Amino acid sequence: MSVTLADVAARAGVSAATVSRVLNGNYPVAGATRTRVLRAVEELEYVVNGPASALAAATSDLVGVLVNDVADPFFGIMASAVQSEMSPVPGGGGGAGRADGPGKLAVVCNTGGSPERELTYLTLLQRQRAAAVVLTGGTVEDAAHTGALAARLRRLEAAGTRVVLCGRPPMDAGDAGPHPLTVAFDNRGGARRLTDHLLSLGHRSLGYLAGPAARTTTRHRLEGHRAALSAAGLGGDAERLTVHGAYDRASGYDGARELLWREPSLTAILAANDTVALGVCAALRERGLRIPEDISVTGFDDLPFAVDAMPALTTVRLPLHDAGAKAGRLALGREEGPPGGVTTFRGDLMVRDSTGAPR
Amino acid sequence: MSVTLADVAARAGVSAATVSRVLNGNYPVAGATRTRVLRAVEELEYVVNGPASALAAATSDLVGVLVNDVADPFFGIMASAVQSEMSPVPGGGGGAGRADGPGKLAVVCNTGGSPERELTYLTLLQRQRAAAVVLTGGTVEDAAHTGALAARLRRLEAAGTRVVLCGRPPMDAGDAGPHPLTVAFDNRGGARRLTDHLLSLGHRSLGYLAGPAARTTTRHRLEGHRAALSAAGLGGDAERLTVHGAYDRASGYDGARELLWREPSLTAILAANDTVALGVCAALRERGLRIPEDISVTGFDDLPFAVDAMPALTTVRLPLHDAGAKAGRLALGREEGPPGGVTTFRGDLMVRDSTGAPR
DNA sequence: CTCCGGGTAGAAAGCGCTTACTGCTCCGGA
DNA sequence: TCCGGAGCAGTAAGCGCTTTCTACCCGGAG
Repeated sequence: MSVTLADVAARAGVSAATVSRVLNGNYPVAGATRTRVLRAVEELEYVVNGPASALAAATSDLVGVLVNDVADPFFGIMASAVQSEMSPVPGGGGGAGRADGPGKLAVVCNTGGSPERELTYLTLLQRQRAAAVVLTGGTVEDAAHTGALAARLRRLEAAGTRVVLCGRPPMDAGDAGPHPLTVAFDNRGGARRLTDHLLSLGHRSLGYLAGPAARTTTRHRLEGHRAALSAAGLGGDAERLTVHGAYDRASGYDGARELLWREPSLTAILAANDTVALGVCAALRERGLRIPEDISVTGFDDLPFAVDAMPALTTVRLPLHDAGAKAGRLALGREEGPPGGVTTFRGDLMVRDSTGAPR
Repeated sequence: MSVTLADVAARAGVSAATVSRVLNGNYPVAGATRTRVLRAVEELEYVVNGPASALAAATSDLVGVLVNDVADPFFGIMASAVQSEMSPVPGGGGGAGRADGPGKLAVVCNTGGSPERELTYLTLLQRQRAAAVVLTGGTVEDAAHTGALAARLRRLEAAGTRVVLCGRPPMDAGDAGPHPLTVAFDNRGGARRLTDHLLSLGHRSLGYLAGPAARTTTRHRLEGHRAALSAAGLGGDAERLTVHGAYDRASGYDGARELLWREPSLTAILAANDTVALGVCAALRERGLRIPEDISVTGFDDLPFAVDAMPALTTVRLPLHDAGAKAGRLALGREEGPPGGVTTFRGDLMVRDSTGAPR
């Protein structure tokens, strides 16, 4: 059937142990022997049996990346960045045969934002004895789920899997302070800067299209927004001018209509993210409102298409790629987190054409 | 350290074999025993050791999905669709304990469009003894690579891994006709319809912004375009009015400038895909050209943002989700391909606001 | 000339699970 | 009453690899 270590050993005239050692490069093997083995591997087109070696060595080279939605560039970009860190260091140090193997296999798993699927994948990864797991994006704020998740993560770590949180707030769930390996975004600060920008332009009647309630990302952005509003003495109406929806275009479209229905005199609408903002723009255009002359619109994340929207979206740029890469390095243990454990990336305000002074 | 089958067996007062059978549900086990085992599993929080079972059973529940770029929604959508088919059939037939386990683990691997990385991932998947592999998107047309790829795929199949091609032309590389499990897009036909649309609008001077040369997708779309042109007796200038670039926004921007430099009287520009079209629009706007009054623009794929571009993009809709889902089912062997082996999805013309009659 | 130790290679014991194959118990039919 | 065969559960032989421990070979020191 399939070529095994033993076949290679036979062909090279050595023992299986020697072949294994050549392949893993962690034990001295004489040059001539090594060459012979390598040739046999070549000739037989031998490919290691991953499960077998994972079983014997009690480790695997799988790294799981959990995302809420692979089809969303927000996650796609982070996943891609994580993955870009998985190959063995290019210029490698020692110069030994094959420094670090072909690298880890980063696999991205699509949870669809569902806590159950998240747990399911974590189990699947645990049973694969994954080397590390990166959880990206915000999470549902639900006691039951948070508990189950924390428990599962604890078990994963107990089993030697490195767990890193990326773009998700540290979970100080219960016991020992924040999770040690966390890369977070300053959603609160970004949202606050965005609202402040609108306020400084003279807006006084702002609508907010929030993401799904009970998600950390949603809450943090909303808090930043409300903080800015309160500081300007505009907190009173906040509740009424907030509409929750999903992080997608349709929610933006529907939400904008709802907001305008509640308050026709709105001069600005802040969307939960860029995708939502696109929906908002569509609804506004349909209603014959000009952006930003009649009404300003903002996004969040600064996904690649934000600059191409019409008009180009004022938004908050999140360093998605950098965060993902950092998470990847943490996952590989190639880099340590700061003393506190949490690396926070700031979101910078990108002022473009979708915001202007109110009429 | 970690809980094993034997621990569960001991706790339930049965043999390891029985526990295994309960967990896999492929052998009769008395109700009472089953319950006892399940309880023990619960109490011990037992999680199967994937590598061990993969080794023993010579199969694993990993399904690899290779994509050129996770950060690109084109691939994200397909990957997401493939993944959506991986869970065990919801309403399941037999009703046995746990029909099909927690489903397969679809893992997406980012090749970045590089043939080497593609091969590397294939090796990684082969060593994990993946149950199936789905290759998405076009591929490089290079004899050396095609050969290496075909060889590797053949070996994967020999090892029992099911290989399916999605959005990639069937590879009749050499021996036995087209690859049996293929889901393809009619890129040629879509491109032809797009060009015909422009032609029927009265355009006679069309620029084409192609993707990277030597990629199947690029070639097919270009062929469709040229075919329409030739049929209209406009083939002569085609070569000069074609510019190659990457499948990204920057290429669209640069390409549009180049095209306009070569031929200022262009009345339409066809972009290789929607993302490229966005770049084209940006360049055009910058130049003060109105779309579609001064010049028409078209995309390809109909990604979600196409409808939100300004103006909304005329493009060809590719049923990305359906194709991915189909590929997923083929990968699981849950569905058979048609007799010929290749399922082709047609691309429908979506006429929107970015095209109009020339001045 | 013997002895010792560094440098290599081999033997063999598992890693945790699956799965023939074997064995037991209990039933109905002869 | 005895026998055959369901129906379940246990035994044990690996799956292909890693790794500890042991064995060997050789050069140089005593």
